[in-house]
Amino acid sequence: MADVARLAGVGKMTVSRVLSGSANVSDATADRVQRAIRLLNYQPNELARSLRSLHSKTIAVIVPYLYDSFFATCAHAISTVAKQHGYSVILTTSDEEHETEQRQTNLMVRRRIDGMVIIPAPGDDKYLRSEIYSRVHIVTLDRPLADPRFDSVLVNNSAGTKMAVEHLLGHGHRRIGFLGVGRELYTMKARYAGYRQAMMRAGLTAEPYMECRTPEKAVDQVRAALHCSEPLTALFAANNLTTRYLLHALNVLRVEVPGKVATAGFDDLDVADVLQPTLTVVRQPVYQIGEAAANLLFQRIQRQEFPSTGRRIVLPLQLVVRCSCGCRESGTASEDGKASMAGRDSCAPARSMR
Amino acid sequence: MADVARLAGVGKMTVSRVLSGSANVSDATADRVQRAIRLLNYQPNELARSLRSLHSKTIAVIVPYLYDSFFATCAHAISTVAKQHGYSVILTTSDEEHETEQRQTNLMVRRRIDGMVIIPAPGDDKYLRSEIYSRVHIVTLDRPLADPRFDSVLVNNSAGTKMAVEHLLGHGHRRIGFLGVGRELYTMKARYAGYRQAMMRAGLTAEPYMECRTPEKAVDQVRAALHCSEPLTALFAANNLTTRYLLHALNVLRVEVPGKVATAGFDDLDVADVLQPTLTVVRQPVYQIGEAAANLLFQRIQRQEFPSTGRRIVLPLQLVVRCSCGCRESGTASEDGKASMAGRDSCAPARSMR
DNA sequence: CTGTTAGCGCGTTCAT
DNA sequence: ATGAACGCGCTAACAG
Repeated sequence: MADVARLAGVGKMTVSRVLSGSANVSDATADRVQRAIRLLNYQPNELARSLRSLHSKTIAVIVPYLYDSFFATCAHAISTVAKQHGYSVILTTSDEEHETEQRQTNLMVRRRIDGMVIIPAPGDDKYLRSEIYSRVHIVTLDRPLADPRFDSVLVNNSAGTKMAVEHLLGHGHRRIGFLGVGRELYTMKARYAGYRQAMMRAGLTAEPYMECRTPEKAVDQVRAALHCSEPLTALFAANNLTTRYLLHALNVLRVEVPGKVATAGFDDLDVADVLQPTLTVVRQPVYQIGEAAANLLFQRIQRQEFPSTGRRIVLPLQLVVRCSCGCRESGTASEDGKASMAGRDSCAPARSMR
Repeated sequence: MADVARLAGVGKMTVSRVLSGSANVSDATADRVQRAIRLLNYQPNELARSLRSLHSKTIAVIVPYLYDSFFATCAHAISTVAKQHGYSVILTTSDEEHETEQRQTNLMVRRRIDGMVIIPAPGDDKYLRSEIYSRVHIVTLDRPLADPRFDSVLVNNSAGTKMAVEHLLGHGHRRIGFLGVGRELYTMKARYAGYRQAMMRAGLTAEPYMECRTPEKAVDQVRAALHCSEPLTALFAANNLTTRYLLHALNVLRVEVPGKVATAGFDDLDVADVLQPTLTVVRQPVYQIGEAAANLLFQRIQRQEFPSTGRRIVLPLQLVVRCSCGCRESGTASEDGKASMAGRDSCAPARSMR
């Protein structure tokens, strides 16, 4: 910057003024400065700006994994909103490990980020009570924090699951299983709770949680559930990963769907409508969840709000009824959305992104 | 930091020394400093450190989209390697727009990132010749740059496609179509070239490029290709997106696979082995591609190398023969990998991640 | 072993 | 309308 000032024959301050366009600078000198900037390929140092201004125009995003399409789509949405606000995103993955999350949030604070969007890994979040975080805007996604100060964007996991399980019950199923992965996860607990409620309300006993951390585990679980004296007749998969494992297991075991067992699941797959049979699922508005979280964050940043009670946004779910539940014989990829908790939506896989 | 120094009764410099562990500090004073740090919850300002040290311990990652599993997995790999090196990642999406990419790379330079991993959007990359970028380490992924100074990690797209098309030819198909999305993309061009080569080598004429930007376009293309005097008997889909669109189209049109048409595609889907029929695909080592790119970048950063000719790593592809090509009757999800250009790999969807 | 001085690049404050 | 001085928080270089 000093070079630019020298070349333009002005003081550094004038250069700064030209860049920010703030104060009054005569057109003549402004031109000279602009030319000097071009000539020297001058690039303002954002690090120095941030140091001076005490805000970095950067937010942090922490998600468990990036190869899960749910998390990736959320991250994409947040990134898009951030770009619109002229902010950069520092993205890290926690790998679902509390330790890593803690270490990374700490690093982000030291980098003086203006705010954070987190999908919290399971574990005690009391570390966020440290005054270190008292000046950082935090919004969570998909899972809430115990600390009520922070905003969060969620869906009604138990109601969504209940809706799907009740649909299976409507088909006459009485022995319905629940496949999940990672009981410690908030979403898994909430969805299992919804499943239990639906079963109990129907006067039935809920089956024990079927833990399916790997494709192999899923095969074992499904085999055991079907090759017994009182086999299950329907299965609910608690998220996209579980759904894939379930499909794998049913394929390996050559189980006919929905003939032998009916299925439904949480999370839509982008190929759900071309599978045989097409999958009945509870669909989350994935992109909108990320978008809403980012919007909440930027509201807090702009207004510099640090409320003692954060906002909580609950977005609607949609039951997409296809064929795996037993509703129809063979599925085509055409229009097949049906009951929904709110709103309507296209079924085309590419459209659901935005 | 001044507060810490005051509380510990020492100078700021001593605090700095304790933090970096560099010079000699007596245990007694070091203890006092440590205690003061804890007491005040002191968090070093990385912005100031970066400003001073001229390196930010941050790299930029620019990908087209995050909701494409290929890009997301690459990003995850890079992020993981960066974490191991104690680096942070600023991630942005270009949305496949050259303008956006340019603007973002520029912003990253102003943020004084130490290096960049880019999946370049189509467009002229001569802007990178500006001396602005002469001190930034750059590695590309999936697609090369015209500028030879930068490292890149690629796969042999044409050879991989040739391998798959030749497999279809081996099944006796003579009229094979090629479905792609975005002809301007490097990978699409290379894969179409491989397809043409395979066809020409077999003494056949290559079909025109079937552009499938949307599911609807794919339906139109496939319909036209099958409902004509000389219908195609096999189709090759150029990437994961195209594959999904193709599946959609075949489903809508109720085309039997591989009976009516056989198919193969570039990119493995994580549900490819549970689809009916299971999909024959050319699989990329996605995670390894991202990992390799990150490793290249950190090598350059550590050695401060700015070679006039960058390194180029080409990773092996694997033809995973399943059933959509016509190889077997009905597919199970068990072991079904087969021919490969190099190495072997498990077929389990979860495993292929790492 | 420890403190002082200086400067990384910028923007705010005050003076001209 | 423009410039000079100061400080954001930190560390390299030199004192002592």
